[in-house]
Amino acid sequence: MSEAMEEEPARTEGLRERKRRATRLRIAEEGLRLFVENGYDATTLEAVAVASRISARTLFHYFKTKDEILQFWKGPGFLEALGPTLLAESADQPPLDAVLSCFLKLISRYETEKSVIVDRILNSTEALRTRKQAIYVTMEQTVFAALCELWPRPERRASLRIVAMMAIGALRLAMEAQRQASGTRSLADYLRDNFALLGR
Amino acid sequence: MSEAMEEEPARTEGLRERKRRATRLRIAEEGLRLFVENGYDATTLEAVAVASRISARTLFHYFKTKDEILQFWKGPGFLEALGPTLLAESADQPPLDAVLSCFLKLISRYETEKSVIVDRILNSTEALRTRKQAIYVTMEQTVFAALCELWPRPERRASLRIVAMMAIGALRLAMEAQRQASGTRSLADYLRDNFALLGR
DNA sequence: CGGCAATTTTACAGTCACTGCAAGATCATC
DNA sequence: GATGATCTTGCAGTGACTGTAAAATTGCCG
Repeated sequence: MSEAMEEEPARTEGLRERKRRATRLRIAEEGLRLFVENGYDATTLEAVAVASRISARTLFHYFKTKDEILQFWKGPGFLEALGPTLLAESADQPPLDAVLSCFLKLISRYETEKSVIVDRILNSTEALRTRKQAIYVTMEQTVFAALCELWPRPERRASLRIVAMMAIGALRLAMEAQRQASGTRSLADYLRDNFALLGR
Repeated sequence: MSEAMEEEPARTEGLRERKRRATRLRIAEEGLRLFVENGYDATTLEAVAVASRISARTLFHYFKTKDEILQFWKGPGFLEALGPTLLAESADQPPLDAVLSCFLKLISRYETEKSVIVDRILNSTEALRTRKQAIYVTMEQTVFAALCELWPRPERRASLRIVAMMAIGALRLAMEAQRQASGTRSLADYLRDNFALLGR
């Protein structure tokens, strides 16, 4: 059938792309499973590769570093949606209120079972805890950039930078508090409390 | 073997301790020098060991990790003095004012030439930038602990936790701003600005 | 001074994350 | 079904870091 019509360009990007995505998912799943079973440090990438039925060398074509396997699960839940969601907020409210509103819309994805599991691993090792801080920095920059778009007046920039810092800090402390209380109150409650305390 | 020349008969702290301290200092100095000359990543610990005239294995008895060599320079300037200095503040002022006052007393040590050099290295590599964030977390905990001693009423704890977060955040942003402006204003000015913005 | 125990230094071997390279396997397309 | 692009893999190597056990050094006592 030599129909010269290219109605589906996804067909050309088909099998290869799909296979690649499947392999990446398999690595992430097997990796997470082994991390949970044996611990993060005790799990070698060799073992993850074997469980994923690929060579060790190939694994590095899918994940550049070991902790990227964990970021596969952590990433899409929050970071990517942060900028767009915040930009959709109204500029008629105080910036802090906008960020709080945005956070409240997003944190539901963060309370899935898998997120809790990943979070436990993320807190099990110094190297990963440190890595987590880096993510907060990225989120802070994302929030700041979005705030600058919503309130473009340049004389507010310094103030917005502080707002971004306080907002992410409040989020971090809320998650920290909830972890320690282990589930007696919802993350949203802690968030609202912390944001209320920001302005004193 | 040469004669035993004991000009200073140290009682409990003998030759051993002094030699150990000298070796540690030598490693830190040679390490910093090589980091500046060739870059942090490009400098192997093997090279640092050779420059320090010790074996590679011995180096690990003095510094457990590569970045600990940098922390040798960073550490004593700020982190260790933070708790005691903050505890010396008066509890008659708002907590944020106390932290600001404490910071202003301490940051002078942070503007030495060596600190600037170390800071440049600390910002030259992703791994070290991440490491730096971990130090901020430690400082935040230190500030929080001191604040809890100054204002022990338990119902204020949540609020003090936020204060510690905001204070360290303001410090971090001040240093960030000064780095980017490369010295046109003093760190103290940025700090005062940021603390003024915290209360809005 | 000599001898002995405690400590320090070192060599050696090994683990693990990660990289570069080049050959083989697989896939898309004409 | 040949061809070029992409994917997979083995192999060798680097560099941070660890365990071990043998030397060298140091503290101390008689």
